[in-house]
Amino acid sequence: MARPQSRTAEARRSRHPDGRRRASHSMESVLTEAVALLDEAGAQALTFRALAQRLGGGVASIYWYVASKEELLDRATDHVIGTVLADIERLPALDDPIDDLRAMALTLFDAIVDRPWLGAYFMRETDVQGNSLRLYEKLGEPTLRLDLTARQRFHAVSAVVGVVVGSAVDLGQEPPQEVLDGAVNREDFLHRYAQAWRELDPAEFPFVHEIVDEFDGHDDVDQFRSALELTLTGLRLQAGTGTGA
Amino acid sequence: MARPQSRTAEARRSRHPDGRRRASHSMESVLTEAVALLDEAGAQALTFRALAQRLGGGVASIYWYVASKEELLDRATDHVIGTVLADIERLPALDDPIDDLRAMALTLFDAIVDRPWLGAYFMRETDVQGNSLRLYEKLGEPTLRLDLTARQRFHAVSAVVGVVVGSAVDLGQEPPQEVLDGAVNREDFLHRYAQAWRELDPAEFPFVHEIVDEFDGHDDVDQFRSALELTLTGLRLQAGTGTGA
DNA sequence: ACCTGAACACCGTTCAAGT
DNA sequence: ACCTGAACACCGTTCAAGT
Repeated sequence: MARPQSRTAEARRSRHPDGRRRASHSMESVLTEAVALLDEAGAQALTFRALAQRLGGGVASIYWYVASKEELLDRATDHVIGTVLADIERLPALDDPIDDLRAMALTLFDAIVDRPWLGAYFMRETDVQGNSLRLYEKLGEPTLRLDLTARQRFHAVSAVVGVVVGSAVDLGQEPPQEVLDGAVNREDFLHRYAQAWRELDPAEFPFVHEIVDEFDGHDDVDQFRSALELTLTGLRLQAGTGTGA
Repeated sequence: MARPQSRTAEARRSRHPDGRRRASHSMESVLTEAVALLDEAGAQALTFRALAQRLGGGVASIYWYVASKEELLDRATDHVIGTVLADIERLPALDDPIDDLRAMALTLFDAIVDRPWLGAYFMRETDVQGNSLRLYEKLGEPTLRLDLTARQRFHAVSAVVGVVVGSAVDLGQEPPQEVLDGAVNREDFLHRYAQAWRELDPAEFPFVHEIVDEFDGHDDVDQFRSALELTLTGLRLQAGTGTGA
């Protein structure tokens, strides 16, 4: 269970008498390169072979740092959640706890917009040691200043996390290959869907027709903010607090 | 693109002069068995080889029905969304559109509780032909009776779907092996986490301490209902409707 | 029209051996 | 303590061939 935590060196190579080279890694470099792979090409690109190549070594050496791919993903996720946590801790404290909650949720959502693969993995493990638990704590603290029962606080934070995850999963969907290739941009892609929807029978799909213009070219952040606002409004009402600060 | 849709037969075998047997499938049986595999052992158990074995044939024959594993998953998902859709259409119409929305969301959530793997896949493709789009339409129709703008309606349905997905993803997390094995039940599992949390420094983790008793032994459905209620309350306020019917 | 066996390229994981 | 090459079992997918 004991694993190295504090090697700061980047991947490097050491010469040996016989002229052969041996790669040398560190937990840091393994996770950094894993995240880079994830960022560049998504979850399916994170392969032990691809990672080993980036690190300039053999596949098997990665197993000295992690016991399985699952652990690799958990650690990589925890690694970036650490930076999100730092961003959240840097947020200025506001008078209204609900404003704090909103700012934190937005910070988290922004991180997932930058790294869509995060949506699928974060909150997978609320390990006792992990940054996820610390993040959960931070998200919960504002609710301590609201007039709620412990159960309501528990549910409130679950709800906020749920809104983030629910919107994030949407982002995490691999866009179709043509969008990744750059052959078609997101806007055109949405537009093509919208066009297909417009051709549906209006009597059978009244709602789809009602919102098709909104769907066409919509912004994911707007969508998230609206969903978050509904939850926060509900929460404010539950806490019996006025609308002002 | 044209694929068989209407073979009703179960998997069966036909004798041939030379005494060898040839398996015979149908789109129906392929999807039914795929869903059975998913239900019995989760997403990772759905393998072309496992599916072929269940169907009593070779791996390659599945490719006559679907072009890829992705298509298999999409079709399997659409298949069960069809049953959810039927459940939702069977729901009695209520006076209050928000009550309708709640009932629909709960029906959807219940389906995911029964089939945790659904959480990860549904709403992956809102194909023009698919049941997902029909489901989306149904979820949206109550909002047409609320005093909202088209954009607010679009966002409202996204929010409700988000709440479902957000809670569902939580359910979809593979429980640790020991829980699946039945060696440890869910309650004990939660309890162990709770115990670890109780040992954290209360000054550093005040929120975690506040809610640990609620977390310990909590019910996922309660959690979902609360999250949904916050969103619906926000929506009701937005629509300017009173609390009554 | 539909099914089959065998092959291919790729994956996570293990291990005995090296340094 | 840490890295390596080679092997293993398994996966999705293809294809030429059968019926």
